[in-house]
Amino acid sequence: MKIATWNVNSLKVRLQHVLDWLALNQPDVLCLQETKLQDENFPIEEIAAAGYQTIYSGQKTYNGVALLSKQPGFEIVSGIPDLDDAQKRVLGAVYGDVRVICVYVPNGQHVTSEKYQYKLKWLAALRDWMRDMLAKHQKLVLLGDFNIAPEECDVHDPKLWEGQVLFSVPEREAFREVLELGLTDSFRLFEQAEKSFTWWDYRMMAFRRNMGLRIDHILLSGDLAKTCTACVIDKATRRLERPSDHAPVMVELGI
DNA sequence: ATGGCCAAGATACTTGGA
Repeated sequence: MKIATWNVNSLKVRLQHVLDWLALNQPDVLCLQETKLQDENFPIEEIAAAGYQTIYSGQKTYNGVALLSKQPGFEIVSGIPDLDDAQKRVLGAVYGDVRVICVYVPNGQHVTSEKYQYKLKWLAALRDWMRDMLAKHQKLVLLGDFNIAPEECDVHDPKLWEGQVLFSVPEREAFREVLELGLTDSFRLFEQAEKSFTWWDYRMMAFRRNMGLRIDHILLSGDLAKTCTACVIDKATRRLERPSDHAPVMVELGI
């Protein structure tokens, strides 16, 4: 089973990239963030023609998450149950016996902003919810754009990013608390190239200079981590014409 | 030279992203 995540930064602009990527990589489930589409505008037909079913939760202009899959998903959940949040950032479904939860964690904007406080509150609610979900599901995948680089090796220049949003200590601590529930960062199960990132700023020729961050993650419950055979970042998408600023990440599970 | 972005919605700029 192959499960992937990709922040597409507008599915309208990136639809062809997604269709091409599905054809090439054949994931069983692809989780998207920042679709930026209202539900009535979701391109169901184009994705169906590529052999994928869709579950989506969108809004105008901002946010929006979707699940594309070869087989149908069940037990659909939208949003964190105990969090009053109008922003469409969470979507989950069960595929086979695997509980999949796709998240688009708030960016936070700046550590002094209200949006940063919202991010921390959001992450605490996610942690509490995941504690319940892990008790119910042996096989659980929590994946998406976390907007957090967990460790120094996940940042091109840790000194430059010290204390900044996406790398500040409280965010990294919140991420660690989620891991401590019993989740594993699949990327670190394997030997990886140094300076492996999933996001590069559109400015400053950041991709060419590999000035990136690893902020998109696939976290696995213990039962799934044992079966995981690979976790890869597909940097090739960042070289396409009009690329998303994020690259996809995909795990292969031996189930 | 160490930097010059991108998407959406409303207009020739603002907001948000990361």
